[in-house]
Amino acid sequence: MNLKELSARLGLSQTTVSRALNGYPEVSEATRKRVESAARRYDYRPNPGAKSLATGKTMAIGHVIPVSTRHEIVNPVFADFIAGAGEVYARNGYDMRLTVVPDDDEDHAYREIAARGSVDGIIVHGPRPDDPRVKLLTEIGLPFVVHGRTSTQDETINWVDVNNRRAFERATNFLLDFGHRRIGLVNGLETMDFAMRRRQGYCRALEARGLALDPELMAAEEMTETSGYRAARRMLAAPAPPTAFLASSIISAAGVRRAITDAGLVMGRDISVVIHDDDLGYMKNGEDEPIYTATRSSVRAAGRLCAELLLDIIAEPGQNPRHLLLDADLVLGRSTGPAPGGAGG
Amino acid sequence: MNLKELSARLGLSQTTVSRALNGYPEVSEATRKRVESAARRYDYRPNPGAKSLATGKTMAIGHVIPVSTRHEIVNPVFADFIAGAGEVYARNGYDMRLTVVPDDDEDHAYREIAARGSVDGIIVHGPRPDDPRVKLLTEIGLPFVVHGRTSTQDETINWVDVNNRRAFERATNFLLDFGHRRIGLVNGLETMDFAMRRRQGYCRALEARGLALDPELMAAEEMTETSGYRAARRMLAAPAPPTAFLASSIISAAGVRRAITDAGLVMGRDISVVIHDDDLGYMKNGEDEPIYTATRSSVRAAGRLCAELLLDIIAEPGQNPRHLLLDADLVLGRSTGPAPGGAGG
DNA sequence: GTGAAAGCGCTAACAT
DNA sequence: ATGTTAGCGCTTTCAC
Repeated sequence: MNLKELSARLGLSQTTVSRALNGYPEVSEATRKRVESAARRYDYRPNPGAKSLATGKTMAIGHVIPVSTRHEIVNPVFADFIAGAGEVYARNGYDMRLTVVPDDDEDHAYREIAARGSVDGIIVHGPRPDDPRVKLLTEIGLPFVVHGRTSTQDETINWVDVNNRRAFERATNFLLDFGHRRIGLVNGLETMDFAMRRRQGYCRALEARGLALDPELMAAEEMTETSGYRAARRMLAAPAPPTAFLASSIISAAGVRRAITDAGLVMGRDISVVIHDDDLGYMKNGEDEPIYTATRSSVRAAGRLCAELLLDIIAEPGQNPRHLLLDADLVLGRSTGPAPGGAGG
Repeated sequence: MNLKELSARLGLSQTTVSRALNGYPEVSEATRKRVESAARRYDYRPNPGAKSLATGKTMAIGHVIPVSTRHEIVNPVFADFIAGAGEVYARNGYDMRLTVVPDDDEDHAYREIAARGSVDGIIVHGPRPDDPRVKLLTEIGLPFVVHGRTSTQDETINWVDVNNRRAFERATNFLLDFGHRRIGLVNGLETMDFAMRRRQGYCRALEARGLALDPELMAAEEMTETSGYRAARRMLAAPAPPTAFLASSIISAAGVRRAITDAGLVMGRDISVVIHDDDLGYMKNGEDEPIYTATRSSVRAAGRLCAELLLDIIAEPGQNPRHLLLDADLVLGRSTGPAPGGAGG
């Protein structure tokens, strides 16, 4: 069923029907009611292609998901983020388009998307310090919101981020308060902005207490089980092993746990672990549940916020850049306890 | 840059340029070369809306992601599946459109998508036994491939699935071979087809050895950390606790591990755990890595296969339904070992 | 081998 | 308050 047919059935012009359906004021209420009910009855939906051709708006938002060329790993928090954003799009009649690109030719992907003009805006995932995509998108003039920050260009662009530095500073402080002095940081690649900030938070907490930074206790690798395992194992095998771990992702944490088990240690008794669930900085338990891995609801919230911000920008362009810095919850589970007696190097 | 401008610059008609770009044979090679190079130079991309309007094809595939209304949880394997499918789409000039829907009005979402006609085909995720969506899509006539099976309508539709039953039968057999007699199954909701098959495999293995099925050792709940924790804790607290666990997902396994740690047990020494990473039936370690949680590369492969099958169906409709039953790898890690001496109930 | 013209389904001036 | 008309950018007869 298309406009032509529908309007023929109603004995009206396409124009009137279109206006009635799109909420234009010059249509009489009676006609509008009649049109709306007919549209419902015939299950009429405007053809999106035709609509976008006529209006110049596509009513679609693009998400570019970089996929590692070296590992078969996709950051699982994308799923939650997407869920949050998708909710907002659905509510506002927008479509979500996903483009999966090998992480070595993202640039090309963005150009492609922009040239095709199949979206009204873009969400940028996983920004790196001084990210070239920002320049590219600004040049092109395509509205965008960055999920995370780029360190250097943040004044001029729209972004939503979590206070990663503070989150890790607080987490480190908690462990320090418990008496831990050797805390192993199992971080993601510090070419990623969020990972860099996390290390800064960790270091700042240690430095504030006059503790030396031990490079042996700081790993920065891909957030995979294997990397987490290797890093934790290496640290545990050292002459002065850590009494606590601060893991930067739920995935590498799996490796950390395995290394701990391999070493014959019991978490929460011999050693503490705080897991940061995702790149949004939440460390949260279900309050009444002694589960120490984090919920990921926060990522979903971030997805929603990014999407809302972007739609707002599209609706009202030319505003000043807006920034949302979310504060991360930090709820420790049972696996974080006092430092083992006598241990701690 | 659009067709009109491009053809004007070339001094050719839109027709010729369009033909040249779309590989029609009646264009002279000289012209084609000239057109192609100009298109490249001016970074020309056909407007997808206009193209779809003219051809009736949208060059887009829809994925509907059901999101739990009760839990803030999105199955993280979606990310990997999407990555695999996205690869295929990119290679073939297709777009991927995601629709996130609360899991209580999926039906409506499918109708909506079909009516709007904004996709050429659909991938159905998370099928349930006797899934109504199959009937719906068949009626509508929209090509689709199901990731998983529906138990009852599988003869007539296209699907890609993993042999879940066999995977769990084998996993159970491995544990039985190690001497385990009480194996706790922490399964997902058995209203999902894959979960149902998994239990069947588990039961079949036990029955083949004449072992009684103990309902206390079979949990079937949402695949969340909390559920996994509760189930494992309950089983461990029982008079005759399990000596091994078979967990149906990486998420609920996190809860299982926590329960084990809480009980003062050490995995791989006091108790064995086999984790099934996703709804594709792979239980695999990196061969040289003693990490016992699974890689998820398999899901990505399934995403690729689903997408390829769907594009094939779209290109050549009216074929007989095709079914891909992938065989799951099963590689045990160190956490699965002999039953603890004297234990085993 | 190339071009002119119609039309895909819709919106938006411009009438009336 | 409703209708007429042109046009969004492309493909596709049909003519030459």
